[in-house]
Amino acid sequence: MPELPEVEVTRLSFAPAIQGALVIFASLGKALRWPLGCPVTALAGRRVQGVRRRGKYLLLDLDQGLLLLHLGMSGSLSFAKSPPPRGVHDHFDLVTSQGTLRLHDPRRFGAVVYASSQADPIAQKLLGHLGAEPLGDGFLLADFQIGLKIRKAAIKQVLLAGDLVVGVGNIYASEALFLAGIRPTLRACKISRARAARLHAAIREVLARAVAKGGSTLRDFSSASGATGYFQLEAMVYGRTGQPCRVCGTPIKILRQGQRSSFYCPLCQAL
DNA sequence: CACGGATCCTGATGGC
DNA sequence: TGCCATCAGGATCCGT
Repeated sequence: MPELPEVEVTRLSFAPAIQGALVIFASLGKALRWPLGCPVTALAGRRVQGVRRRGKYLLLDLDQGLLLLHLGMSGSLSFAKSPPPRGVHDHFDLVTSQGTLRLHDPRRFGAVVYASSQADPIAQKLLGHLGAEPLGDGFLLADFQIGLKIRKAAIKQVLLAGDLVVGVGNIYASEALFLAGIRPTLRACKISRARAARLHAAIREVLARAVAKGGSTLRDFSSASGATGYFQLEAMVYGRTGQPCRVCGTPIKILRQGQRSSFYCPLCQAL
């Protein structure tokens, strides 16, 4: 479900409300992708200092250690003063003095992992290889161009891999490639410097715009306060197989790359 | 060692 | 209505 925009919209929706809260207790439901990494009872008594984001991870800074939250494919967070009783797909509750943060995740590809610090091996394993933050100052065009030059995989796969630039998932990879006029199957190393520059700008543009629209709600995404997103309404290619391209009218095509669907306009995205 | 594919899990959807 | 196959916003791990 959640790519960078959905994760960032989620963060913005509860970070101010949970800031400074005292953890009263925490509880786990069914197993998520990885074990918590500490006794769940050890979280009680800690204070939440703030919420950051790295790629698609949310980092809950505690006065001692931090929690890494990942929403996987189907996860969402809610934050409420009086949450309803836990449902079958609610797998983590962090009950605090200011409200309960709850992870809802039917497919359980998501994760809640404790790390004693960002130098902790588990934090390094999950975050250490991540690429540049596309909306930050560190997403440098020169580095992006070099990164593309040395990768032979299809550009769509390179964007999804997350070791060059983070946060671009299946929706926004297709959307950014459309904006840049690049076919998803084109090998990264074959992209000219000029087109790489277009793609660099397109990634920033599409992600920033999606954040501004509250993310994309395809099936069930909502922020921690329950708000749904609207970006999907203005998708140029994602999920639009057979429908006319919004620019040239040519029917949008779909193809499979690495078990995922890619959408593109055969005319606007020449090669 | 870079790359492609299988894999974890549940729910929704469409064809027969 | 039921049954089966397919697909879904992610990312790690493993074999080549």
